[in-house]
Amino acid sequence: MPGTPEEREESLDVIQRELTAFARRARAAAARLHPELPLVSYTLLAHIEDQHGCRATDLAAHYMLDKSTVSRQIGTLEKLGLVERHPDPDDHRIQVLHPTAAGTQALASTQASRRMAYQERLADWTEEDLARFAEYLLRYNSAGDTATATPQPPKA
Amino acid sequence: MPGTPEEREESLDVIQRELTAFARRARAAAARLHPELPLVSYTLLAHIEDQHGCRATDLAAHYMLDKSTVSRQIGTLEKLGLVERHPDPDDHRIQVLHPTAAGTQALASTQASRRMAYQERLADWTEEDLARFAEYLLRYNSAGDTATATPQPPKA
DNA sequence: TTAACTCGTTGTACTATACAACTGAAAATC
DNA sequence: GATTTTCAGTTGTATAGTACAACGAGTTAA
Repeated sequence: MPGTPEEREESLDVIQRELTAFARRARAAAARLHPELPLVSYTLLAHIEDQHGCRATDLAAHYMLDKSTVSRQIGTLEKLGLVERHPDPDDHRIQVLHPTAAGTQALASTQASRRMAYQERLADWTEEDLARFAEYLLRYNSAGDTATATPQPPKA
Repeated sequence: MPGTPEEREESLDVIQRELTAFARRARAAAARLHPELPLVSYTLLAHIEDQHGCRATDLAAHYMLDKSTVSRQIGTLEKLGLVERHPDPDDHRIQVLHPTAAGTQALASTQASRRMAYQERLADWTEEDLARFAEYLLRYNSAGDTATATPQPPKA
């Protein structure tokens, strides 16, 4: 059904506008959802777990952050007892990061409350729509990886 | 095809993860896209134009920001000569905000570069997928409006 | 005419961030 | 094998963005 260039433009504008609006609200929403765990740290911690351990540099690349930023975030997480650093025996420059037990647990509980919020918000979506939306987001984000950021091994 | 609760869960998790990843990258991406216009200010300016003038309070509600934050952002925009404040004749508490000519122009040029970036990024999507993605985002965001933020007249 | 509320500003503090300069370790080059 | 280059991470410094609290001025309700 769709096909004219105008419709394409229109869709692009909507996508741009809505993604921006989402991004702008995300911080506040996240702060409400889990005030206990510093927002950014949470994200990094999640990625560390997702990867079953990774380096600070990987985090920086994945989230387009400066290494100094990551360094400080990791420092915070460590102070909170949520991550551990294990020096790589083969390369002493590298610190392999892992969630501690407390980190894993904090993540789980946060994840649970997030999941609930999303469930509620998307309650009246059909499975088909959810699946498609998820697929679109994956596609959108992975396009960004190759286009703008440091090349990155496909996320798992 | 989809239908099991497990698939639904899975989709929700993907949506959650990918939206979060997007939000975390958005700042950096926006900074690259238009370093000249302070990121947040840009967003507010865009909303002001979209609404054909609005109050600071409206902006705060729409983006879930504190009024002090908005106040300072508007101050910045004013210093840059991109917005004007017109006191409402009927209610002296209210300042109606409008983009200046320079503001409109800055917005247009920024919008153009953003549109280009999106075009490139989504170049290989079909019109149909774009339309559906746009629709999903709209639906997702509008759900958020009613669920989490101050009630808000449907955005235009 | 007070009291309560609304819109916006200012003081203060904190988080997240970048950039640049640096340290220590590994790899590459000679 | 010594020197240079590159890589991983930290620390100093500066800045944006944000919230919360206290306030000022205007409006509405008692």
